[in-house]
Amino acid sequence: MSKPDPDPAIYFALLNEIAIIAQLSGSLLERRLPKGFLVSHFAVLNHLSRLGDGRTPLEIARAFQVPKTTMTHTLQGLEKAGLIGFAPNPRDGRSKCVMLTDAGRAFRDASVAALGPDIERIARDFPPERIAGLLPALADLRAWLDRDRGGV
Amino acid sequence: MSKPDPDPAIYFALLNEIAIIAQLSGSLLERRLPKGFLVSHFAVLNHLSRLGDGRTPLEIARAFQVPKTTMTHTLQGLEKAGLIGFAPNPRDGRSKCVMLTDAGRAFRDASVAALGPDIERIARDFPPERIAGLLPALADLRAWLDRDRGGV
DNA sequence: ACTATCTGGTGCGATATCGCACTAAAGGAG
DNA sequence: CTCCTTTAGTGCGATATCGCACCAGATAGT
Repeated sequence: MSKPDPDPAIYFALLNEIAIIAQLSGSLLERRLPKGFLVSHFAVLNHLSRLGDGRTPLEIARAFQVPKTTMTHTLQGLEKAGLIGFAPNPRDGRSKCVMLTDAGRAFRDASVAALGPDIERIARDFPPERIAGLLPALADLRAWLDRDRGGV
Repeated sequence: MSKPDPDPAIYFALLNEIAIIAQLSGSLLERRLPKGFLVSHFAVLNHLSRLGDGRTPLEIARAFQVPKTTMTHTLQGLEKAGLIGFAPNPRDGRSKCVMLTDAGRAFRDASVAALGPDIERIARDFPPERIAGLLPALADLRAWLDRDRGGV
């Protein structure tokens, strides 16, 4: 009657390590951003830059698993800074399309570039093969959680 | 003269996956906590429970890489809820020692238990060996970032 | 011992995040 | 078409997080 417990501590430890790494790398990134910008701003710009803009605020909110009011706020900040713009959504009159401006694209690229030296320092101690070995499992786990989540 | 660039994209992708997993598992955890409690509360209780209480607020703040004012606030909430208490620090009159109460310990254990079913669902798709294989590298990375950080 | 400097903790103000409630447009049923 | 339900976005109030300034106790230099 006892085998259903596959040592939950391992899973717990994994998520714990991941949470700490996210925290540390996040504050590292934030230190590289211009004064007044947060990781949340960069994350949106990076998302739009990688996957293409023209998405709606709600789609972006879902992608980051944050409430839509939070996304409204973040997007307002980005718009005020001139890094994004809004276009009407031809498919839905209630909605908008979020568009990257040139400044937004430049901001994102500059932020990535600013992280270059840090990445290099990491790469000095963690060879690419070791990192690449982690990626598939983590991507699977991410996809699993993404599928699993109970709606936000 | 070009080999110093070991494909930074890999590292970037890794941190990106980690950030998403942390976000998703964090909101999963938060849904399991009693109304009004946040991951930050649980994190502190878990920290004290695993590594022992009696630590000072500043030590805890550093462990989580958050400003000390944030930790003051979090600890005030935990104290108001009766989950921790403060004892004078015999080594330093300015400082305090954060002590877990029985309720605090119980709260932490109950939270971990509440995650049990989720862990089991994960375990169904991710065998322990696969998780265990990830841990050493992630622990190394965490330790590296922990050592590297430019003071908060 | 005395003073200067440093350090742990907190109060305060600014901003971020989030839940709730609301508006307006979309979709569906009759 | 009309009514009803659902959905996208936002305003508002509550709480969290954070930077700055301050105080009190600790530490160092003389």
